[in-house]
Amino acid sequence: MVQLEKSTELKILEAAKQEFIERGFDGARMQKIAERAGINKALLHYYFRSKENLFKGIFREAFGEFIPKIMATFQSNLPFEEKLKSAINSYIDLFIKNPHLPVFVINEMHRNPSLIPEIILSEGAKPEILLHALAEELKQMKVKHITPVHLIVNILSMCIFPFAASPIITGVLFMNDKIAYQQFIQERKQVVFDFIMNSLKSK
Amino acid sequence: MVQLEKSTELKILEAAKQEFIERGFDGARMQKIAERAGINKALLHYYFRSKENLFKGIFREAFGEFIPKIMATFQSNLPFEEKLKSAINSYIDLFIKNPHLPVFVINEMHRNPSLIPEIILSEGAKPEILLHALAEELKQMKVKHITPVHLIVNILSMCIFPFAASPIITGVLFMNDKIAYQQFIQERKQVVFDFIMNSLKSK
DNA sequence: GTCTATATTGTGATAGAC
DNA sequence: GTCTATCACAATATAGAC
Repeated sequence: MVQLEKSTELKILEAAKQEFIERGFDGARMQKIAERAGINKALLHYYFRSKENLFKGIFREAFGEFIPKIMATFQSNLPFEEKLKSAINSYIDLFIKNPHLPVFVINEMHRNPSLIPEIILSEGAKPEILLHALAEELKQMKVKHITPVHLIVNILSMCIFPFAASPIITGVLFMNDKIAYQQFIQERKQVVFDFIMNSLKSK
Repeated sequence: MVQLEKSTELKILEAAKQEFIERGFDGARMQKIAERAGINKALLHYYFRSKENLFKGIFREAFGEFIPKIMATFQSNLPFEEKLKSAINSYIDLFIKNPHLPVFVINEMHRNPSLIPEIILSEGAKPEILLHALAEELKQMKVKHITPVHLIVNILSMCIFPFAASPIITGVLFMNDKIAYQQFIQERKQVVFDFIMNSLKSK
């Protein structure tokens, strides 16, 4: 028996994901989710009891995309430069495909900060391992003027912020030229990599 | 005649600013604003006709804090390193005083992107002047591996993102130790400055 | 499982007394 | 100017037929 149509539950989850990520929890509307899924409101409540309920899984999934990426990359045996390049590329590609993701995650993590540690644990992430591995790398490279924590935050900052602040960048720096913004984003992969490597090599 | 109590209008504006910045437009409640101001809902509508109306001035004021800072700094005659240090310090100090500001601005600029260019203009900011001045600086320093736009975005990223993502940083990297996060933020001023200068000096 | 119709609640906004 | 009481509407949630 071949499943030709997506199950209703799956259709709802996909529609909800789009709506929540685009508008945030407060801005999302159950009516819109129903429309996007091609069903009606009542059915949403049949599958998931409440809006809050429907939301939780979505956030977990969206946020979960951030964690394994960076863990996997930095635990491999590649040389540091390759790890860095790979991490930057996969983050930026992820956000090119999902431009609203950064704002969504930033926003909702403030609405419900206690969710974060819970998700981290359930994703099996081990930040202390990551930090330790990075400390070893820096030691070998004889880099002494930055700590692993600050370095990670710098990497994430330069990858994520340009998407979170896209309206300012497009509107102010590129005078609403969206093509210029797209090109700018493409350049970021190389620019961020070079900027970080230059900083680490210096002194 | 000495004004002992704040005017009602001022009390409302302060209360609204807090509520909007903490919860965003969709999450803010007129009832809560009234409570914070020590008055009732009806009076809000007497002074400001609508929620949208009350919001606009707040956003303009909050966002306006970003623009003049960076413009003023980079148009001075100080050497580049001093300008950079001054810009970084004043941004980070601003966010230490107003930790919710970055999330608020990021969030609302997506809810209403057309507001941004409007405010930029009314603040009298001239991005092209800033970019041109920065291009001159980089030329004199013989820096060729980064453009002014990417450099500005890098600076803003590393100053703003650590506040926007504070729950992740506190929860994941510091295992909910808020004192450790505070200290981390204090370190950022020096770390970001060094990181950027190192990158520019390299090669 | 899926629908229409309706209940319930929350919230921005207004009327009118003082 | 400030209040209480109420409206109007939107949005979540439920009842019940099919």
